[in-house]
Amino acid sequence: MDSQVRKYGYARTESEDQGMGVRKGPWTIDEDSLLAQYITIHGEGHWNTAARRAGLNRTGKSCRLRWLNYLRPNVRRGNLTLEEQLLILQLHSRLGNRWSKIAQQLPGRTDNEIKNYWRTRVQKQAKQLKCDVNSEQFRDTMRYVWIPQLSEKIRAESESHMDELTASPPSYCSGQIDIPVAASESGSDLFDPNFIPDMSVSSALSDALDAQASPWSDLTDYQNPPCGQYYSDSMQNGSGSCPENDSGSWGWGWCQDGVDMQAMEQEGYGFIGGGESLESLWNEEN
DNA sequence: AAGTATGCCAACCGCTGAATC
DNA sequence: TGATTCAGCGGTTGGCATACT
Repeated sequence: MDSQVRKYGYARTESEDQGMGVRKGPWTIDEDSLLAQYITIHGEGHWNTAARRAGLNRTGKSCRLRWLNYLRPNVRRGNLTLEEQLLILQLHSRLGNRWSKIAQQLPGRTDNEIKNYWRTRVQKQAKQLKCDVNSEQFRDTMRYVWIPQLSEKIRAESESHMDELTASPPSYCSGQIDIPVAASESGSDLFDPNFIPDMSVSSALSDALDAQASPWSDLTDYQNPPCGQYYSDSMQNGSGSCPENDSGSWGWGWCQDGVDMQAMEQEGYGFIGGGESLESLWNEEN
């Protein structure tokens, strides 16, 4: 029995498939084959036509989704790498829930996959912190804890590879994802202790975010401040540069209200300087 | 070992904007 | 110019797998 049919616990009969409305549910191997064959010959697009002519009793939408998320060549499956996770966090901070835009920067990854990752992993973190995923608190946590931690993990990974005398290139050099040039050319650039996830380092990102001032390079002053004082001073006197959200819908939003880091720390979030509880939380997730 | 909770992911649904008639 | 169709996107759901009690 087809595994996907088994997964959903039902299989339509022939009569259901014929003339009883379009078929829904998991795709069978035969359907996959029909769709793949058709698209190989005729190319993508015209999904309703493709569905009919390929002999599939499916909607065009269903065919398109199946192709994009599963059948399309170069679809990457399996766990997201640290680099990909970092990229998702960065991109989401800029783009919000525009999954397709985010997916464009992660070759082989689908918007659905990224969306699922965000909902299952990232939103879970927000839930455990008892804060809304769109809240200032959560965004700051992500920015000040998780992104730096991910960067650090990547740096550590890179160093371990270096220790192996570069017998094999780091994963981010050999992988398919679009890795920042600076990272592949010089780990020290990317993995500087004060490293700020820099949107500008990726040509792909630059393309996507063109004509926008890169807010990431402006974050240096706020990244892991040596103490909360500098941060709060900057925010209070407005001297700190203020990243703009391109869409205006949402971003970090910190330039509007600032962040009461001391209060957050007192409330137990304690992520200034590491935040062990959060670190362990993140580690559990990864 | 059995029951329950949670994670994960594939797929569907509904909305929106663009293209076409 | 309005109606219709289509493609694409984001949100949501359903069900299996696994972990936990």
